[in-house]
Amino acid sequence: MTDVGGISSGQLRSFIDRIERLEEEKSAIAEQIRDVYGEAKGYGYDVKVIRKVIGLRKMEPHDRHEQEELLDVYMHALGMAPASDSEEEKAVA
Amino acid sequence: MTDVGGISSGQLRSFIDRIERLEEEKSAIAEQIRDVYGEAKGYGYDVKVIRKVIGLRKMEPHDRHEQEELLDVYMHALGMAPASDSEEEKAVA
Amino acid sequence: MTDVGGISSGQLRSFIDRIERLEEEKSAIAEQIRDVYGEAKGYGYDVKVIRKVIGLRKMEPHDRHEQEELLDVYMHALGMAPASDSEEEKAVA
Amino acid sequence: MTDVGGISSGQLRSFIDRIERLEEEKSAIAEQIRDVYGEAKGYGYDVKVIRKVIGLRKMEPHDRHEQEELLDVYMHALGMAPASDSEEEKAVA
DNA sequence: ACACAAAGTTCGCGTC
DNA sequence: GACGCGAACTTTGTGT
Repeated sequence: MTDVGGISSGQLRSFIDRIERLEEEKSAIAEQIRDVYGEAKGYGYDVKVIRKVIGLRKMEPHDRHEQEELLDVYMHALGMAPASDSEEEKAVA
Repeated sequence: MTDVGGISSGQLRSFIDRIERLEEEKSAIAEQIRDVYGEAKGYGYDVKVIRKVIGLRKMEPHDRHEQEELLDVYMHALGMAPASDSEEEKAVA
Repeated sequence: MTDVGGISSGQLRSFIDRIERLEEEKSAIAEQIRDVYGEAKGYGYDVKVIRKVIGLRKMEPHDRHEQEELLDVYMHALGMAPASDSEEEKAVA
Repeated sequence: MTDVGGISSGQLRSFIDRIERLEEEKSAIAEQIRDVYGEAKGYGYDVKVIRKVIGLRKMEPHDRHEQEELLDVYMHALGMAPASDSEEEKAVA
């Protein structure tokens, strides 16, 4: 019932409700994630580094490698040492 | 036990596992949201408009609050204390 | 000339220099803004309120536009074409 | 003149004008930066990598090294290969 | 491939 | 002086 201009307003409302419900769940999960990071921080862990680790685990090895290579190319082109300028000062083009 | 580099690798792994688990759940929810949008689209609804409606529903309470604050802001700008003059007795010409 | 790894190192360096130069200018402006706020604070003004006023002045035109869109949105939701019924004749129940 | 409740509205307006003027300048600079990135992109450069290079140049070498070391520690603790698993499979602790 | 929108990250601020 | 909060900016993903 209550169709307006060819659209079932009830159906539309249903879709909107479902989406809003799911958005709430998503927010709740996000909050839990923040809590875990906070807990880890409380134990002395470096949150930023943990994020980095997780990001690396999520990334495809191929893509990661590609980005790093391109970065090296640019760094070389600028005459800058590679990202990790700790123990690789052996080869310069 | 099994400490590496001064940290408990088991504890670190636990944190990371928990986060990754939650991230998966979050992604699953996000996917469900996308599915609902897709379903609505299948019924002929305009997804963009639905997003807009949801966005507006989320913002309306906020905007109303903004309006209330606006009143206070201008009260302040005029040097008149708001209804609750708690901690702003610092303005001087 | 001076190509390294297939790219013109001179051109790349030029882009980076330009960006870094602009970033410095941007930071300088940001610092000036902070200084003005500090000066206002020194005269007894409530910085938070000034920020709020500026934010509101920036948002007001936007909000008016939002209101207009809102009308269209609800028109859509009701299945009524907006003033300009250009490309939305796809909604079906 | 036109003081209201102990505040010079003229002075307040002056502060606001100055800030808004500076904000405009800042936005203009930001736009120019975007333009340069766009131009570089048009020449085939990878914008994301350029951003990374600039970020690295901005970062203190000491801090960068520290972050990388900690990352390695965590990676080791998890039994994962170091970030750049390309040509350093020579030293393992 | 672009543009918009959402998320994450960082910086400045007030607080304890 | 450190911590947490809040806003601003940057970045990533998604939809067109």
